[in-house]
Amino acid sequence: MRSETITVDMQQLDHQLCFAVYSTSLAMTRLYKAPLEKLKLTYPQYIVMLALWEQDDIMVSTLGERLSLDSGTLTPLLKRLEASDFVARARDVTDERRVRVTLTATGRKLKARAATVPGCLMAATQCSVSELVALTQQLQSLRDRIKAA
Amino acid sequence: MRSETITVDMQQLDHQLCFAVYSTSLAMTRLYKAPLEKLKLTYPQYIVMLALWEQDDIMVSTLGERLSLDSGTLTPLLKRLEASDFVARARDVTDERRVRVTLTATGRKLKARAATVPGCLMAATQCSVSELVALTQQLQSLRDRIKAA
DNA sequence: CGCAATCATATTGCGCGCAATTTAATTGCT
DNA sequence: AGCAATTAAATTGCGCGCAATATGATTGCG
Repeated sequence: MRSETITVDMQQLDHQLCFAVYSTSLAMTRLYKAPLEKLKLTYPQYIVMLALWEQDDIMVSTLGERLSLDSGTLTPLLKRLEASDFVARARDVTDERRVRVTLTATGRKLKARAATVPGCLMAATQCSVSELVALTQQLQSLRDRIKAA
Repeated sequence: MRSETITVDMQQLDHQLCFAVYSTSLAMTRLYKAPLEKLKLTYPQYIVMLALWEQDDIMVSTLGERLSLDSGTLTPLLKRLEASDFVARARDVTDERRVRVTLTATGRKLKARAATVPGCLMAATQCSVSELVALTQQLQSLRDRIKAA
């Protein structure tokens, strides 16, 4: 029956796409582990630092919106970044509910030291820049459509 | 300076690709959460069940190679699947170090009930099958090249 | 003003991922 | 056969993600 064939193919495709996204994410975390250890960062901490290097001095909730992460994830992670002296956390004076996250001098300097990290992906994969750009755009598109749903 | 420009662009691209993979993976986990809860499965458990529906009665280490997961992850996850009566775990008679994982009748029946799950991705994203196939292939290629490195 | 509702963050609990270690079985070498 | 080396799985400890809840500050409304 025709509809049955489609259902089976969908399950097979789903299997492959789910696993492709899942396993690629884990593989990237593993690939970055060694270079990030030299910077004393975990992969999620690196993601947070990348966001902060783009914009500093933002509320926890703003950071959470940008990264789609909640306070249950961010609060302990930011406390560890604070313990490593990469960020400072301070209650907003005008609204004590808010916590503003700012880079420390050490945290700002880390950006330069992290400049060599992206090279390991290019070196490991032998991908061209254009391939990586194309893949990035497709993933962003998929993610944004999932989020909009 | 030319090399400086390239370095900055690499860091920017890395930021975007790292975050694209990372956030897409989390977004897919969230998208599947509700439909999988009806089946009493977490997303990683669903990934394991998809693998077992393809091939049953395999060693924990074989499953681990297929999914790139180690016993520290799989052992407790499989115990939970066993507690839910989806799989059985039994020491291999010929080599007591090994544990063979087999689907139970309940676990096999679950495949049919899970047939509707993939539809939520298509529905949510409005992606065409060909788009999803193309993305899957690119991710598999990236992942395999990372693993080979 | 008083006070319920809302808001921002923090805390708790659970299930991954994974490094490091442990336990137990098997293999290989003499 | 005896025993070190290897192998497979389990265990321990830590850092996420996230749901559910708690805490404390602010807003809004009568």
